[in-house]
Amino acid sequence: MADDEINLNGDATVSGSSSRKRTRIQIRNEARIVRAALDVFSSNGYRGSTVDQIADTAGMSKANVLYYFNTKQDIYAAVLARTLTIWLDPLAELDAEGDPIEELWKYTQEKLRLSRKAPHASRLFANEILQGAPVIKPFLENQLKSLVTRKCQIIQTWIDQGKLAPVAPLHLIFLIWSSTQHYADFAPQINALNTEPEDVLHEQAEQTLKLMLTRGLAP
Amino acid sequence: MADDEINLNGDATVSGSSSRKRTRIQIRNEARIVRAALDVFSSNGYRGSTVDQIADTAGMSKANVLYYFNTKQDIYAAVLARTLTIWLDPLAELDAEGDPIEELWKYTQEKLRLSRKAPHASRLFANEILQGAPVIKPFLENQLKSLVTRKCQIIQTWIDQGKLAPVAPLHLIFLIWSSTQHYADFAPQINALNTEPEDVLHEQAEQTLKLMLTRGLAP
DNA sequence: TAAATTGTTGACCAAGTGGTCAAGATACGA
DNA sequence: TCGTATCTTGACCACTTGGTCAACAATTTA
Repeated sequence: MADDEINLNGDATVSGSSSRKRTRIQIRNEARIVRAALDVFSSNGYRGSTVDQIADTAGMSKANVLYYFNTKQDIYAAVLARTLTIWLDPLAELDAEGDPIEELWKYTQEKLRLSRKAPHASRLFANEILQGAPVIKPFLENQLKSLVTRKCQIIQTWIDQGKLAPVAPLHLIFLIWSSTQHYADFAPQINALNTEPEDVLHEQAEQTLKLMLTRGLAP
Repeated sequence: MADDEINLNGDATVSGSSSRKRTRIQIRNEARIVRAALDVFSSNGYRGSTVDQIADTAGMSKANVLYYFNTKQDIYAAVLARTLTIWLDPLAELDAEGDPIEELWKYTQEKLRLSRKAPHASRLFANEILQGAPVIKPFLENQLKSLVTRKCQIIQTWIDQGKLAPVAPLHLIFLIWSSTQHYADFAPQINALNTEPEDVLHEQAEQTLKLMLTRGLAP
């Protein structure tokens, strides 16, 4: 909360600065910590998580965790940094040369798959953004913005060519993001309302989204 | 975290149990506290908020806040209880007699309006559900589930009558919820990506959602 | 106006938490 | 095998935070 602006490079700094090459043990333990931290942070948020929890989950002492990452914020930044790539990769795949509706549906499908396969990552971001995105705001304003702007231009071109209904590209992206991530972020609500078995649930989600998207986007 | 299961009746318990009628001062101060708490909880989450912050925002001492609500959890439960109604009212309006697409679009529009007018409420719920809905889970499983089931039946009837595309009703509701609440819950991300003035942004959001919904749902 | 009830707060406490440190254990190159 | 660098941890500290309490102020009631 207090100090914003954490640098997002996922480097762990074992004592001094990042000069020597990483030991085998370092690599193993840093990975352990980051994995544990994703678990803990995604289900409790930043403030709700304690270094002790992370240490327990990672199976080591708190002091040892703080040996690999100097502060709790460092751990948090590292987790975010390592998850960002996974989370945004699919959008980069959107291909201007492909069939518009097919491309957009493929993207949606991939996001839906990720929501199911990596709900932790989704919740980590949801938490971070809900708290005002203190850490990843710079990332959102630079890398993400640049990527999204590029993809919006592609979508706009498709529309101009009459291959797509005249939606606002940015809002189409928002629609895809929200409707897919919802299944990860709001899981407790979904579980409270859903009576179908899990695979049926996701089958229905996919069917409904596909129908709404393909029909909604048809020119 | 630790103890789940807080009762959700929004009663403040000044000292003893809830017997005597509420004083003028009680009503005023409880309202102040709840208003302040909505502010604080919605932007910091439960764990990230302190009673001191709430007291400051409400303009009184911490001890006094704890005089009206015995514990931090009580404040939280009260805020949730008083916000739940506002949040769910619109769905109840969905009218089986009206024109299906028009009814669903009216509902979507109302949710969009709420996201803009009461983003705090939206974020409060998002936070609560992200943390596993420890407090409102019973509510989700009872009142909300019953309401949603009823509305799903209406939508299913519409579909059976050929007035609506064959979507899964529950997932249509999820789509409406997610795509509208997104504008409140993920505001920092949206602001990082959007370049238009605020009213244009919402105009575009509405246009895009309307287009996708009406075309996607047409039989 | 006097008594009783209600409202208000500073001072305080116990528990939890982020982070430090010294001292010992382990791995590793020569 | 020895010496050095790396790894690990219990004990500890400063600070935050939820909650209590006694004492005092304001308000209502008779």
